[in-house]
Amino acid sequence: MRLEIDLTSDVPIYRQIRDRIVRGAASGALAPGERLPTVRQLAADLGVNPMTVNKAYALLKAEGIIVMDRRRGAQICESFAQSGTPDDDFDGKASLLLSEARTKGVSKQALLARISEIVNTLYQDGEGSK
Amino acid sequence: MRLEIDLTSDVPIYRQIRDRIVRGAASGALAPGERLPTVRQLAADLGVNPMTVNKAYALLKAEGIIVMDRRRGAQICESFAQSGTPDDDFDGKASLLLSEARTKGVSKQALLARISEIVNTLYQDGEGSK
DNA sequence: TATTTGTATTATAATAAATAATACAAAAAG
DNA sequence: CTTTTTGTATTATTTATTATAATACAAATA
Repeated sequence: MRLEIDLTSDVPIYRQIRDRIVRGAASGALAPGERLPTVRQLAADLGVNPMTVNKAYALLKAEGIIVMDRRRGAQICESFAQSGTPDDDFDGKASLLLSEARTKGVSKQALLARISEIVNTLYQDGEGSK
Repeated sequence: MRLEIDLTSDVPIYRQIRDRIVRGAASGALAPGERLPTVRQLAADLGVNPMTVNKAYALLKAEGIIVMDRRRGAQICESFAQSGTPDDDFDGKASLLLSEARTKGVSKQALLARISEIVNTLYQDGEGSK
């Protein structure tokens, strides 16, 4: 997967990197076990400071999305824990996001339909394979 | 509805105020047409600067969630537009949130079930009435 | 033995965000 | 008309965030 960033965006660079990898890992665009560029290499590719990339990687590591091994380098976790239910943080963010949608006039059906679309795209292949 | 804030939270005060009103408006806890405290009054109640409250109100006004009238004061919009489908901003936020959930091991079923719960709670009464 | 890895440390500059103090015109209330 | 209250524009101040940089160092690789 090609990692790109938008330097004109108001979203911090480290957050763009982190978000792209989260999306990639969830969708399967980044396969479990897949190698990521080294901190220094990705920094060179993007033309940013290594510590900016390191910040993104450290975040992902803390979130349990990547593992870092000095031998194997950084890579996507082999499998996501089968933890099951969403946590409180998810509930809070989801309910706020859905509330915002409702105040913008999105109907219940339209909301559920769109969510289903996104979820189906995300989970279209097995349990995180490919 | 009682507006409360958490001064120890790392969420900015103006955002706490804004978020609570969004949730209230979406759930019906704040009825369409319901009066909100004046900027100065809410500021006094919460013990914060009036401009902090103003920032929250200005946001809500720009989002079309409240209307401000010097005569009637601030109040929740009478009805939400029947705009229909979610916008791109929603799609982006939703897909990132759902991606994060998946990388934490939330199953497809659990995800859809929780979303349904939240949406059902939000839309339990009519089209924005009461 | 060199080199490359992640990463810790420290520093600095730039920008953004949050809150506050003040002022003022519009409207309401008396 | 006068006084008070309204939202809000302006300005300032403080704090937090962001990005970058310069080193350094131990672990591992080649």
